[in-house]
Amino acid sequence: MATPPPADGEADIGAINEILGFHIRLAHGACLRHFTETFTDLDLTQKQVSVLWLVDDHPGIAQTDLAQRLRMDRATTMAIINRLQAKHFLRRDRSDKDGRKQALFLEPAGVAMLARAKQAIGEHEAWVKSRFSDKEVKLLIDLLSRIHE
Amino acid sequence: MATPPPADGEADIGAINEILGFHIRLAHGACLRHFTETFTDLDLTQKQVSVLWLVDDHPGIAQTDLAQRLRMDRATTMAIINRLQAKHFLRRDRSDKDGRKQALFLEPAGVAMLARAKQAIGEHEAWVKSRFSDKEVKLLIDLLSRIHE
DNA sequence: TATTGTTATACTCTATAACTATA
DNA sequence: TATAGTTATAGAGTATAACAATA
Repeated sequence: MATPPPADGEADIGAINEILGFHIRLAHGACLRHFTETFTDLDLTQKQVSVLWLVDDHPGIAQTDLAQRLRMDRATTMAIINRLQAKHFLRRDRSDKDGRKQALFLEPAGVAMLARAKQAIGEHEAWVKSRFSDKEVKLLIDLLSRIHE
Repeated sequence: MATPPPADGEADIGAINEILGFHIRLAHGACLRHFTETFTDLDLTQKQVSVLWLVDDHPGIAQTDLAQRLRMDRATTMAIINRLQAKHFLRRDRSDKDGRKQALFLEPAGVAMLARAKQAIGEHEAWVKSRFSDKEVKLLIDLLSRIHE
């Protein structure tokens, strides 16, 4: 249903349902909720998984680069990195090229956790994608990409 | 670009870009960011505007009903209602039919603020929709609705 | 018993500002 | 000056738990 629960049998074709941003927020909320349930055992958040994934794809990546890729503030990035470091999932190394930068690398525990996380993400994605055909998934990704480009 | 900033000239067609949930989160973040900028003067959040809008569309609505429509927890709803009440945008009245329920109504200040908010939402929506044709907007809303239904 | 509202608590994300170190 | 990281702070949303009042 476009609006969550019409509650009664009222018409309820309120203009708020025609607001694109409204649907983006609800869809995001639904995804976040399911993600959280899927990851309760692993005790990881969406952002944390994204960071582990990107550090694995780009060993030695700097915090600033991470922040840009995930559209985060530097301070926000710090908070996430701190939590992951406290769990020994990654480490900070001083960059050789630029003394200001910290090069990030996954620790063994981080590699192991990422492997488990990717499997959980597979389940989570299957839940989301079950509503769509392959063609629709590609279309949706294309449309959403135009927003966050 | 699918991934925020490729930073270097690297290929970077990492699998994370094929994750639908990843794009939903980024798109939501971009919308939230622009929304916040648009509403700095009005000092309202997305959730707060949604609540004002729904209370206006459904005078006397109960907090539980609001929570269902916006997919929120009761405690979360309370926090939002409290802030709006502190600003004198709405009031709680004891329901006649059910003593457990609180009937919510907009105060004059809330009506005025909602009018301004709707205009700001128009600008915000124009920003989001500028990327799409009318047909694509309807398509996107349809696809997103399947996720939060 | 179940529902509604309420309070308290905690965590994450987000953002700003100010500070240090390096370029 | 500009960049990268750091720290402190604050607000908002989310969720859980426990409690009181009402149905």
